[in-house]
Amino acid sequence: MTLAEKAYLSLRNDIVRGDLKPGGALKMADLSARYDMGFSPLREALSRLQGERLVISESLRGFRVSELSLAEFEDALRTRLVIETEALRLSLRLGGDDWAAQLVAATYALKLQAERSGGDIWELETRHHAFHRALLSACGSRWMLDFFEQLYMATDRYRLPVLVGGAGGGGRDLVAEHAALADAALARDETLANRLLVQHYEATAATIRARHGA
Amino acid sequence: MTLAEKAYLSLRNDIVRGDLKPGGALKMADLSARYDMGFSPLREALSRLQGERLVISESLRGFRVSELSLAEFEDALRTRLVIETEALRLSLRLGGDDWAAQLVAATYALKLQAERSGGDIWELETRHHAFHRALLSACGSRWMLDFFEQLYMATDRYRLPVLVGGAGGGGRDLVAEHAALADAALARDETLANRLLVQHYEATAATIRARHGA
DNA sequence: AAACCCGAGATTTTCGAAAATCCTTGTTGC
DNA sequence: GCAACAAGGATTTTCGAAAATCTCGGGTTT
Repeated sequence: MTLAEKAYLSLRNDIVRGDLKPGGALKMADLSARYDMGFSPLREALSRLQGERLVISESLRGFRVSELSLAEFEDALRTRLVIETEALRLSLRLGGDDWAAQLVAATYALKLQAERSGGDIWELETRHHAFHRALLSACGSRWMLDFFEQLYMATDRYRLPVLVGGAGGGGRDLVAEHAALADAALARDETLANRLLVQHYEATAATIRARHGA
Repeated sequence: MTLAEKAYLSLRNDIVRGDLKPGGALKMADLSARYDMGFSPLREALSRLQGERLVISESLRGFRVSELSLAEFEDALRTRLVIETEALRLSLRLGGDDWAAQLVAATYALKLQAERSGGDIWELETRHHAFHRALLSACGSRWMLDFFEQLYMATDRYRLPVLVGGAGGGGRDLVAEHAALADAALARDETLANRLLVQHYEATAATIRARHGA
């Protein structure tokens, strides 16, 4: 793996996790020291992240971590719903045994991690991401999957602080929600699966809104 | 504007127009000579274009213009339809007088250019792009607009050779199609506008499919 | 004859300094 | 006192060479 790729993954990770604060300036000298590499791979990574809206740059004034705002969150979430709705529908139609088995596995792994008291929050997050990816993975559209990944990262920046702060948020049972969604998907019940997905999003949106107001 | 931005725009333009051939290797030395700049801004631009799927890179083997394939085209087009369907619906609900006026202007400019015999094909293409952008511009979602732009470029790579080769393709009346779509949009007829959009896509897909088979 | 290895040349990737630009601060002129 | 301006420092952006890696062909071995 090239340094440029490492820079991309490291920066992306640090931004999504909030280690690099929204609005904060990303000075080349600092980054060079932090990640122990020259300017070239860093610039390359930053300009890629700009395309994913995780950083912004003003000409000749360098890069900054992009700001968080409720409006931006709502936009990303509803766009994600548009994409996921269609991708889910396609997955239910096209998914074979491998897809079903992977979905069962992802659901189970998510449950295990969620029920492990004192478990790592980042590990849980990885499982959550994997679940949603598994759900859509059979849609057969690389564009939709790519967009899903981008939007997932964009919305995750808002959800992670909530996760780190309090528990699940608003008395939700994350495991039950996802298990129900998986069951509907495995039963190929498009209508139910879609309704559960929408509810899942509504609940997430409500949690973030509440947090943002507080 | 920085050199990196110029490199991005130039490369993107040259790839979409087909001046840089699909599958062709993009050697740094060649690009450096062609665009008269060093490696840094070029690499930055290429890695951005990789995110938009216009180029691909293998580690330590440089960049290539991404290949064209019918499957890839169909995927991009149907994803575009998912995004545009929703963005169109939102635009019809949210669009004010400015949006309506801009749409009328874009429709008229498209018509003028299309009817100018012997007109520049690239100018026509710019107007076509502007029309579709105007149609969706009031949707209020930056994510959807961004995705639309990406997908438009991805699909345009397939449509442009057809435009350059023969005329409109398959006896279609492009002007009438777009005018009808604009009328439905201005009348806020969501159902009709959506149907026309779907038809527009079907026709485009049919043209490309025929061309690809031939 | 086929497979393998080695080295020269070609190419990508990275670095660090140079050039260009921006920001701050102190000074001048009104 | 205050605005305009200029010098100096900080920072970004770009370049070109160095380092790292890959590719291709010839020669050797089995």
